[in-house]
Amino acid sequence: MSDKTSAAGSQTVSKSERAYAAVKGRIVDGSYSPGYRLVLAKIAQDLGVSVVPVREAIRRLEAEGLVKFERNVGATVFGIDPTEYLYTMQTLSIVEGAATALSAPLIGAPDIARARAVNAEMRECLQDFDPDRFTRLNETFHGILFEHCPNPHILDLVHRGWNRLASLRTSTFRFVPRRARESVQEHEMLLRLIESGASADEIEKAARLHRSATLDAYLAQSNS
Amino acid sequence: MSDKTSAAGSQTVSKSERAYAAVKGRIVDGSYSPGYRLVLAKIAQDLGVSVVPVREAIRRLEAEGLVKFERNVGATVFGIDPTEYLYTMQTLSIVEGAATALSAPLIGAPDIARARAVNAEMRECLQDFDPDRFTRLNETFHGILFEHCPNPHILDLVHRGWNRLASLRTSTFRFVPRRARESVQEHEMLLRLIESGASADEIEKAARLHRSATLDAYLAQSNS
DNA sequence: GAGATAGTTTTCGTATACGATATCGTACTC
DNA sequence: GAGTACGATATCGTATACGAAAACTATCTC
Repeated sequence: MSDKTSAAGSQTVSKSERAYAAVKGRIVDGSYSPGYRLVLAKIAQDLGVSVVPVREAIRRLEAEGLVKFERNVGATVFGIDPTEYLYTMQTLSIVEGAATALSAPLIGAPDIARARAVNAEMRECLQDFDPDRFTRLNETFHGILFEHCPNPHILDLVHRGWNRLASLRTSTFRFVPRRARESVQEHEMLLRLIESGASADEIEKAARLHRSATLDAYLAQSNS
Repeated sequence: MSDKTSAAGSQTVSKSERAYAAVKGRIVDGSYSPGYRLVLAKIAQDLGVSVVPVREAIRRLEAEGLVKFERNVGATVFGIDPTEYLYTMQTLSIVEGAATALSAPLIGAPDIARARAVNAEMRECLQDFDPDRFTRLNETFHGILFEHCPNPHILDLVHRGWNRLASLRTSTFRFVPRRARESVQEHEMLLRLIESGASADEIEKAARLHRSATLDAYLAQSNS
């Protein structure tokens, strides 16, 4: 423990914070998959800290909905069953739609160009389809659209939604590759709407539908 | 400490949980007003527990946005300045609108009747205007409309929004009593929309506008 | 052989202790 | 008299320790 603070001159963030970031990171990147049992002592040991900061980190993740906590039993990574997926996507469709609409007036030509470039990459990605890469690009694309949202609360909700989805590795596009092609087209339509200065309502509706359609594609697939 | 578990046969919930409920309760009911400094040791003493469970509780409240936490400085009740109020109301208008729309098809005649009764009370409340009572009734009214929302995530977001508003005691209606009268009328219109089986889109828009209008009234007031 | 029970192990929940950090007050200097 | 440096105090951050609950295992009985 003493070696930690030697070179860089003492830690700049608390261990609790580090534990939070570490666990969250591993959930989002898939090292801890849904249902994974988060044993406090083990995590503490891995990070070289005591259990107390780890507990605090877990509590925060619990409040964010990434972790399920059961008294005297322990914490597990929140499993996303199909129902949860539905709820999360629906919620995301609403908050992301709103965020995108609020963000739209603040999106400049450079942003549009960047988004279009990302979408072009996605289009290329369609042959030799790589779901993971496609999903990452998709996140980047939408990030450009909603990141200017001036309301930090809404933005936070969008990020939390995306995190929840990230924690389940199984991108929709892996299941429903057909949807990827439509998605790219809808992206272009979204960009044109924004460019043309469409009303907030139109943009919100389009963004929401775009996500709902992905959800519907998933549902149609899983029911067949 | 040992006397606690004597009669009722051991605590049914953890101290951490109790601390969470206690602190949250005091924030929402106004005992701890915005900016209030939450000193861990003092709270722990008040509740008859050690600081560890209190810290966990505070962490959860932090993740919920009710508490602001600063490293090596401490926790304070999240102050809601006008900007925060705006953000919170805007977010609530979006998620509550969605929740109400999703809830609408599940609202039965008894619910409608109950809501109408509450609204009648609100109407009576208009003379001898009591802002606090009016605000409580208002919460009950909207609760009836959105509580059937089948998506628990969205419902949770709505509750969090209301909690945030509760933490600032100053109801809008105290500042803008004029708005109360309009509000009652809009409630009736909302009920008719739901009764008539209007489309989800219509209901969502109406519910959202209802809240936005309250926000606008507040803004108009504070700028004059 | 199947089910129940007692014992063992793991893991959690909380208290206490102590070092670290920020804040506040006081004295000292220019 | 104003500003700065130093010290005291309050409060936080984390480690360790120990009791309690749950989960697992092995044995015993029918």
